[in-house]
Order: sequence, then structure tokens, then C-alpha cells
Amino acid sequence: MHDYRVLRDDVEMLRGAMERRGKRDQYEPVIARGIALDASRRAMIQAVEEKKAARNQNSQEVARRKRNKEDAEELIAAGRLLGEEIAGLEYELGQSQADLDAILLDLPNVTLDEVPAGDESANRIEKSWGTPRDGAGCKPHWELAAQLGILDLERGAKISGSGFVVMRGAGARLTRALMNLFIDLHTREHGYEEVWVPVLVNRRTMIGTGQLPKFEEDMYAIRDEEMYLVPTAEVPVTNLYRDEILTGAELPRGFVAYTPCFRREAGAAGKDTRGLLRLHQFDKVEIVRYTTPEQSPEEHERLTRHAETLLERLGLPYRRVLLAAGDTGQSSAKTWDLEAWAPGVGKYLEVSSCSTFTDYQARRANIRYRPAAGEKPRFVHTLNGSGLAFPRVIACLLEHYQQPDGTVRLPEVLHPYMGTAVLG
RNA sequence: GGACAGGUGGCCGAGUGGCUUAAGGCGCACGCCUGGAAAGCGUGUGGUGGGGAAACUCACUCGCGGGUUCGAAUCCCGCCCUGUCCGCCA
Repeated sequence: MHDYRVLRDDVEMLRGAMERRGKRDQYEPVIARGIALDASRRAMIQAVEEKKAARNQNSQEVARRKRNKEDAEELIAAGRLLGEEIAGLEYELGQSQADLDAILLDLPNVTLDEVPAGDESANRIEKSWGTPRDGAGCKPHWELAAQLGILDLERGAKISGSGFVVMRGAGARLTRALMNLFIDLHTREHGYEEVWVPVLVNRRTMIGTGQLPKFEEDMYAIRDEEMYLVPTAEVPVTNLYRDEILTGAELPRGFVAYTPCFRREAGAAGKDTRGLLRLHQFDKVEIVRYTTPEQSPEEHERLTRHAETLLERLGLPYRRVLLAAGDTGQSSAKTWDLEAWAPGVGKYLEVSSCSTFTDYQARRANIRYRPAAGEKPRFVHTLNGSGLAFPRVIACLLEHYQQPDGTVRLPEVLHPYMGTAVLG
């Protein structure tokens, strides 16, 4: 969400940002309407406040006369008229305000200068780690998993539908192991506070992080309740401090949470549907940071390193990709995707998305901090990243560490969590 | 789900229609006092929006939203949340 003032003072900047996202044409009429609404809104505010000041003064005078047992009929009549005028103006103002808010909620965040313009073809690989295994002779994870008996796609589909999976035996245990490994690392070595949060949230929470009102069709909702299943722990965790004012001294702050994630994947039908590549329900550990605006660039790098560290501990080759503006999510100002190599499917799989949202989410969720006692509150910057998403990590682990006989040799860091070195 | 009791500023707490532009206290900040501190005394202490270069000023804000009224923290209606008890339940 943007400040109203952008429409007054910085509209060229906004237009440029939409241009870089390839959405100038889409948003130009929205921006134009926003500018007009902002101007009329301000005029109405002035008019209505003038009337209210008059009404307040009038009421004071009525009170004074009544105390002195003087006649106030004339003033009461004048007050009645003012009240009617105010009611009319306020109704109009409410309409303008609602329309303008809808526009401000609809406009995507402004990407940072270093984010390349254009669509995903302009995405930029910024670094690579490890040596991708040659895919020759490598099986895809769904074959390995079937052979190992750790993944039951058929029964997942029976119980819930396609895109829902059952993990069994070592597969189920692997999920629990990754959850513990990731949370342990983030709490013990990266300084995050562990939190356990609701996965069913109200509408206001979904608006706070930017999923609503725009992406209603991507969300699972509870009928008759106006509750939503979270698509990521980012939603409840970022909203922890909604409508609160933190102190500057407690920033930066980091939180780590495991949650299941629920996504309808409405626009992705038929894409990457095999095995563990794209699910309606999956598990993920998420890291979220609150920072000051000044610290947010370095915090973004730090958070991304925290996610990368997990891949390095698991020994999975990966690359860091800077998303172009057109591929960057609505709320994000800059996103690095971490993609781990899956030799069996012969692709890099997105296992983490590390974003800085600047003050976009903080405005929507009204999360502020006071730099020092007595100073004005400012919006925090919020950041988050997957650390990491399990199904694709499991796919990469199986494929990367597979042996010719179909067994899988696990990386050492998982041995204590799994109680074994080999699957199969 | 039902009954009852509540929701006031950072915190406690007064306040059943106009002399409240939210009393008083605590906390906090600054000042006086002091060799230094404590105590004491004094002053100041929220947020949002509009106007203004600023000083400042106007409006809104007593859980949220409506309503009654010239005027609502106060009266009415709906909702949310918290507590206690009952019911149900992992």
C-alpha cells in the first residue's frame, strides 16, 4: 500500500515503477483516478471539518446559554442544519475514501533501483553454489519415492484431491527432520525467535501482507466464516505486530515459524504437477524480519544468507536469482529466489523466495516503530524468506543423493534427526 | 453454543447528556534543589488526518460500526474481544 502523498508528489516515480513491471497500461487509468480522488477527498475534508468546527462552537454556545438560562432555540436550529450538512458531506467523503483506499491497496509496490525492468526473461542469476550433479542416470524423485515407499500420491488424492500428498515412514520422518533442523539452525545460529502461529486467519490479516483483496481466488477460505487458510507463515507472522508501535531499540527482530501452507494455484493448472513440484498443501519454515528502513538492504542480504546456509548444510547445489520487476510479487520491492538443482527432473527448483517489502506491508498492516523516545513513529520495513519449503527440498535431496541402486545417502546434518544415514 | 461481568491515554483509574478541549495517580522526559543521588517541587508527556515554511491551528480518536440529539465516553441497536460459570470437546 502506498501513501496518499505518492499521488500528489511522486506520481512519475509510480508510473516508472509500473512501467518496469510491464504494467504501465494496466495501471495508468487507476493512477489517474487516484489523483482525482485524492484532490476531491482533500477538498471534502476541508469542507466537512469547517462545518464540524462551526458545530462544535455552536454547541458550546448552546451549553453556555442553557447554563445561564438564556434562550438557545435559534442556535439549536442552526446546529440541526449544520448536522444535516455534515452528514451529507461525510457520506460523500466516505465514498471517496473507500474508492481511494481500494486503489492504494491495488497498486503493487515500487521495486528498488537495482531490480531489472521487464518480465521473467530479465531475471538475473547472481550467484551459484556447489556443482550440479549430471542428470544422466538420475531418476526423478517421484520414482525414487515410490520405490522407497515414502510418498503416497494416490491416497493423498483420494483423501483430498490432486495436489495433496501423504508422506509415509521415512518420508514423514524426513518432513519432521527438516522442520527441526531448519528451526534449530535459525534459532541457535541466526538469532530468530521461534513462534507457533494460527494457520487460519481473518481477512484483515490477509490484507496486511497483501494477499487480499487482490488475490482472493488463490486463497482457500472457510465458508460462512470469512477466515482464510494461510498460503505462507509470512501472513500470520508479519501480522504479529499489526497496529502496534515498536521501539527502535528492539529492531531488527527476526521470527521463525513452521506452518503448513495452502494454495489453490488457480492460475497454474497443469504446470509442474508431477510428484512434489507443486502442491495445494505443503510444509515450510519461514523466516520474517522487521527492520528500520536504513537497515533493510543489509537485512535482506542477511536473511537470504540465512536461507542459503540451509542449502549449503544440506549440500544441495543452488543458485540465487534476482527477479525482474515483472516477476516480482505485488507486495515485494526486491526478491531473490533460491533455486536448488534437481538432477532427476533436470531443473532448478525454487525452494525459497527472499523478499524485502520496504514499507508496503507495514503501511497495510500499520506496523511502526519509534526511533527514540518522543520521536514520531515511522513504518518498519518487513522482509521474509522461505527457510525452506519442504517438498522441493525433499525432491532435490532424493534426486541429488540417489545411488544407482535406488537408495538415498542422506547428508550428515540430517543423520541425527533421521536416525539413519541412508534411505532404502 | 448459553448466562453474567467487563473493554477509558504507556499503565492504573474517575467519569449516567453541555462548568471534561478525559479528573486524579503511576511511569517517563526536562528543569529547580543537591557535592552527587533519592525525596520534594515545577513543567511537559498519545495517535491519525487537513491547512501552514514554521510557530501553530482545525477535525477525528474513550473496543468497532450504526443510531438518537443542537451536542454522546455517557442513551439505544448490532458486532468484536477479554474474564467467570454452564454446556460441548482434542
